[in-house]
Amino acid sequence: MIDLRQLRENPDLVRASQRARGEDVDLVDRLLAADERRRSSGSRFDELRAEQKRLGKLIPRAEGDEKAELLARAGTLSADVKTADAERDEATAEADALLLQLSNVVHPAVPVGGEDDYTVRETVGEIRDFAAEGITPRDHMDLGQALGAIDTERAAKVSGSRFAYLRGQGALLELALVNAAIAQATAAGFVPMVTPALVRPRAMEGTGFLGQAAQDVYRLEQDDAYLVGTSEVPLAAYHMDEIIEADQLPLRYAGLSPCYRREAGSYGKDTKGIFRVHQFTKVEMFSFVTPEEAEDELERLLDWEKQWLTSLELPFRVIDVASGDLGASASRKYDCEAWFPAQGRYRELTSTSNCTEFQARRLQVRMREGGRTRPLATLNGTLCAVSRTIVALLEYHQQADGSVHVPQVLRPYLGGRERLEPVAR
RNA sequence: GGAGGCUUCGCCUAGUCUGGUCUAUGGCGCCGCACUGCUAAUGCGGUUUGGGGUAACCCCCCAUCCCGGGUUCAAAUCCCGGAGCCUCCGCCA
Repeated sequence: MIDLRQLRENPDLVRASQRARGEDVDLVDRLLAADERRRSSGSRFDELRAEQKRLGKLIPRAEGDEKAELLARAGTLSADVKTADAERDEATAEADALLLQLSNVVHPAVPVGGEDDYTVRETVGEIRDFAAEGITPRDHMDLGQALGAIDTERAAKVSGSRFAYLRGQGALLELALVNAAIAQATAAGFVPMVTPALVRPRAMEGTGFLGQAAQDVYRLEQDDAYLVGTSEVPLAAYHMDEIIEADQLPLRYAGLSPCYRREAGSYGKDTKGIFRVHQFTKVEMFSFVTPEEAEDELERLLDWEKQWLTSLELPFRVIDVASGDLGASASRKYDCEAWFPAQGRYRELTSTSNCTEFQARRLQVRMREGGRTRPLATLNGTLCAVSRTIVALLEYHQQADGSVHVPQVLRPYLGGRERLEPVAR
């Protein structure tokens, strides 16, 4: 959510941001108009109400004719107060509704454009020369089936498309990734959290997932609740309606939860295997910081993601996501894209966003500093989206003999094994 | 699923039956000042949040007693609806 005062002072900034996102610019003017109506009817209400209050003190003490006269005046005043109150409520409701539709202001350095207009920030690690090793990269389903690790056929029978059973080494690999990710985050000072995966509408609305992203969210009609697509939602809402002392910041949490995504609008995309699924496990980093610290925190979250991917021995690149592909809450977003040899390209494995004060305003998470309260900034970053990371590991670390190399960092959580081996079927 | 209870300005709490003097009581915590040979004790003062007025401060105005609606000149208080939390019973990993 944008701050109305800032919007009044600099509406052009917000207009430019809407334009960069390819979103409604006119919204800004409708919002300003509604806000103006809210302010004028509000001050009229304040004046009438003050007068009504004065009368309220006089009436109990008055007698006879004087009292009757006061009551008559109070009667007409009461009607006027109700009118002004209704006008103010109506204007406020409209302003609030419009405000919720407005996306975060885009950081000026963000490349303008759509999904393909990102800029590459850096490339990390050398890509293995599979050809030189005499390997034609097999895809993760091929490998996963040979390892007895992934079963999507039976998952389709039981749950439908885009679901998977992880079994045997696959199930162990999932647990190893979760453990290793939580270990890294904890060592970095994050508070590990296992979060609810089911949330009330306010948490979903407050994190900005009920805008354009709404079609991708599972809604439980009967319970007026949503399945979260990321633990960013319960983590952001964790401090909802709270005021945090400035000296408590930064607050950093590492959330572990299942993630549910309808993947509407991605028909025909990544249909093979477990690259894109309706349910997966994820370890997510989440930070509450002062607005002044937000940009530096984004760099830190990116560094932790790079550390993680490096420890998994995966080559990757970092992209600065373009304005049209940011999502409602982010002002800036970096994706880490790992190399998927079977696809022959880089694909997103982690993503970190600076949401500035957008979510904090909607969820009313504030900080107190020097006796004043103001919104703080929230940021999130993937540490490990497990299913897709499994895809990356299987594909990138496959060996000529069909086994898969296990990175050092995961071995303690896999009973020390150095390879995943094909199983007899 | 059934029954009952609760929700007041950080936490606890008075007030609700009997509407106005509630500008919401008191305690704890916290902040400031005073005092004492010392970070303790004591005393005094301050301490909800949001919006608006103001360049900003001081200050002033309005709202805010879980939320919404109603009754009334007037609602923390009365009426209706809703939410949340708790306890017990039932069921359950």
